Amino acid sequence: MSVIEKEVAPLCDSHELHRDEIEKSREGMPCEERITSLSDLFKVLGDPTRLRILFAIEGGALCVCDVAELLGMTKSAVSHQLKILRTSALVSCRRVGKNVFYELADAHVKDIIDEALVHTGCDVLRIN
Amino acid sequence: MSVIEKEVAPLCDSHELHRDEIEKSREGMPCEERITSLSDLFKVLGDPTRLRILFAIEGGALCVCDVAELLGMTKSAVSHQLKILRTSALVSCRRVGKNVFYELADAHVKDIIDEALVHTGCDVLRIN
DNA sequence: CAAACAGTTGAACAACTATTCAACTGTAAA
DNA sequence: TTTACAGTTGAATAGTTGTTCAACTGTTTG
Repeated sequence: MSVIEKEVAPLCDSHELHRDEIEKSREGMPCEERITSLSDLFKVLGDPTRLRILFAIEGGALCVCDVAELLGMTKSAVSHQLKILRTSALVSCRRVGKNVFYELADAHVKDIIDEALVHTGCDVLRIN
Repeated sequence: MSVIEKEVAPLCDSHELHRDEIEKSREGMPCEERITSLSDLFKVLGDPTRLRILFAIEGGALCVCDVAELLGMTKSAVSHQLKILRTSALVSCRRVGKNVFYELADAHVKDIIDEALVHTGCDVLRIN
């Protein structure tokens, strides 16, 4: 069915036996672009500081200053991480006077985190 | 309600106005241990190679050799990443003769990835 | 306009990490 | 037992990344 003619020497002697499984798996693989997008998203979530920020604004919008105080960080460090979260469309922001308030971009962000929380051995009920 | 008496100088002049929001947010924060576990999990998922491996074995168990050929990588590189996936309880393995077959640890792993895939702008239907 | 505050940004440094390479263990066949 | 294959492991290197520091923009107030 596949047009691909494999010329590469099999790395594994059992290759002939596994040929079908490999081919089936190959066809099910997402494209590189999708894998890159996905790993980029997980990479952004894979930092404790950024997760703290997301949890901090989960209950409602906060300005950079307040997040910085809440987490005991400098405004600069928080701002750098917020930019990454903004680029990944995980948070949105709006300026009110001198302050810039950040909040979760949409409810779906919480869904991703909650889904992962189950795997880390805790319930959907957040017991801290 | 909270026992914590803040002695820290507010970083932000609007602090008095935001005091309640900050306190409410602080109470909703998960503990450090939970945040660390969560970011560790996302960190493991935040690498394209490890995601490729997970997708490769999503349809069924494959040995290290086959994964290496499928992804065009050395057995060593694949083995290193598989060890990380094993430590994070994302995959399980069993030896059959000379081969070691790896598969997703449980169906929940796929749930986490699918939940994130929605955010990257694709449907649950995997169209590659 | 000037001063003060909120926030952003770029460069630099330190810490981390993925791959490579070589040597190693374990299993099966000769 | 010897040989060959499948897989693992540790050290080393190159690339990435989070925080700090200093300088900057934008907004409000005096």
